[in-house]
Amino acid sequence: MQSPALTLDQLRCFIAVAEELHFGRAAERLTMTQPPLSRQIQKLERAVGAVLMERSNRGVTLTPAGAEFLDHAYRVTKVLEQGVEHARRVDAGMSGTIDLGFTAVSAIRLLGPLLIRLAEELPEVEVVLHEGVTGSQVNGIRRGELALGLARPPFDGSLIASRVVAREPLYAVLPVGHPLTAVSGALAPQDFDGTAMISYHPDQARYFHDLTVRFLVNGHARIVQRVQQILTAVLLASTGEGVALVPASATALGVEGVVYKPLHDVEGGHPDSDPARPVELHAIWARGGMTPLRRRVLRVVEEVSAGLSHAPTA
Amino acid sequence: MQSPALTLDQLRCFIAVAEELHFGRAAERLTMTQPPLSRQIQKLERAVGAVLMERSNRGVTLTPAGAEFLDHAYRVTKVLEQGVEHARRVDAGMSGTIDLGFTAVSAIRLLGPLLIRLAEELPEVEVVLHEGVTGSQVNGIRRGELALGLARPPFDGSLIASRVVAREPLYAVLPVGHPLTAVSGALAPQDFDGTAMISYHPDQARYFHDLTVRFLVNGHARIVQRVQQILTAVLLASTGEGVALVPASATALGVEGVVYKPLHDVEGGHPDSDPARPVELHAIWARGGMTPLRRRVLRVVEEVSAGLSHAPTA
DNA sequence: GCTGAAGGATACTCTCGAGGTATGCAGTCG
DNA sequence: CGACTGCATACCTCGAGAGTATCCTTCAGC
Repeated sequence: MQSPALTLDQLRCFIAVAEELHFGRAAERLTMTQPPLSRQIQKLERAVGAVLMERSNRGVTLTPAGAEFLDHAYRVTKVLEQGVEHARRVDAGMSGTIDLGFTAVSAIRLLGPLLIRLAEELPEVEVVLHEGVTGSQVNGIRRGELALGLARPPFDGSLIASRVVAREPLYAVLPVGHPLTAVSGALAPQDFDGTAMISYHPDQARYFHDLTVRFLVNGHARIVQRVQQILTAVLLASTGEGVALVPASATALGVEGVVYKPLHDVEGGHPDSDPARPVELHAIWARGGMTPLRRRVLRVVEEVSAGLSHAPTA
Repeated sequence: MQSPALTLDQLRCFIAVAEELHFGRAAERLTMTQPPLSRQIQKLERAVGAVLMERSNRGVTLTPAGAEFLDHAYRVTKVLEQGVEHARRVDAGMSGTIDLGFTAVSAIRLLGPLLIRLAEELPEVEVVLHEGVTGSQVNGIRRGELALGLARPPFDGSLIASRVVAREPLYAVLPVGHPLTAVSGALAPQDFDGTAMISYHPDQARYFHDLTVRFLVNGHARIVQRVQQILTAVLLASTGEGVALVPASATALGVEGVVYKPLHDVEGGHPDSDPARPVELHAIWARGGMTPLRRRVLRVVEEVSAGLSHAPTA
């Protein structure tokens, strides 16, 4: 088809004339004069290939074809407006999709309130959750598959930017009837001397491995098992396999047959760390990869984080 | 908003670049060169108020906002194409709405097959039915409320154009047990001498009034009642009030307690009339008011009419 | 690490088309 | 029957868009 190309100006002109049913008034509304308006309508009719308006010296009437086309013209302008509006909202980070990484246990306290809050404050943002350990989250971020992660330090600071969003105490998890359950108050490293303990894989669960080692330093605990997941540690403790050190939120896992006991402060963390709440959760993202949407979501993460830190730690 | 106005060209350019992810190839596809294409995209981005594409020397990627906008751009072009297509179809009379007048009894044989045939041949045409006597149909056509009518002559030829679409015999309708039911063969005018007859209102049912008078001319029938509708005549006949002359299709009304008998030819009609089938139904429309849609519908009416005239007349 | 190539952006020119002014022409009303 | 209303046409002007040439940035490969 070699008919002259349609233009949006022609649609705007058509709509104006169709609504005014008068070229002069329509031209006035369009802040132009009547002759070019007439020409635009003629061009439009040639482009469409149908007479859209019946002109008489008494005014203008729409033909049935014109009425049909007017309906579509309205829809075109509507869709276009929506397109501009939506694109702006996405650009401003108020709409869109965000891929959010999290680790299973770390999420217990933060993720629920976060999703609720995101649904409230950024209702047009769709959150896609990706469960994974810190390492896979970092990889996801580097590959661009994740926008934000909720993970444990340390991170490669040259690629990953991070911010602490939760701190919680480290607890000991003991099988019911374990001798240490009789101790009153917080447990010290020396309390575990000779105790069979479940620790963590130094690579796959490096963070809790390091925490456990740091706490037990100078002690004489006996490592009988190395696991990768907090849940595994708690389950093994419940079977009497040994004692494990877990974050306070592990109490929410609801495993039966175990007792949680607080620990003495864990020293030896980084300068900003809180010895009473040594288990940190960080929000992480690609350094230099901030977008408006990520900024907004991160802000909500921090708000939720601030709200939680005032609440009881377990 | 004082942002520069969007144009369809910009959308077309944007779609091409978004699909090719390469300005050079997109320009080639658009049969233009790369620089003006770059400028169009820049203008579009200024108009939308968001960065839609991320340029690098390695090519182009869509931003989330761009992906969102692309979706809407597709919809805009789609709706626009549909608008053109639909307007053309309406203009060609293949789509649209047609207001069709008909009279109750006249429709019995024609209207059903007509609607079926219209649904087959012009599926996009919506038929709006308006029941009314000939007079009101003519008024509706003159006011533009009706496109076509199915009515009885005569019409004002200066305003209304018409074409015969059905002819049928005139029958006598008699109460069961009436003496004339014993007559074998067709009834002649003289057979009704002295018979109590139901005729029609000379204004409101002029056509059947005239037919009845023409048939009974030179006879000595006794008019005991004047009605406006065929159905009324048949019902009065069934109560023994008298004998009426009705179109053959009245047999399809299904009134109990009556007998239909054929009549001798009715002479004295217009030159084209068929004395054996003197009851005519005409399609009527505004003289000079032919549109493609009306032409198409009228053609279907004539096809259906031709199909029926080969079928049994009752 | 330097050089070349790829690819988008920019500068400048030209042309076509959109808009403005003046006027024509047809139908309607007093 | 003339004047008015209202859309169409003629002609002119100017700006937006397209083309050509060139620049700038980045990445690849030696």
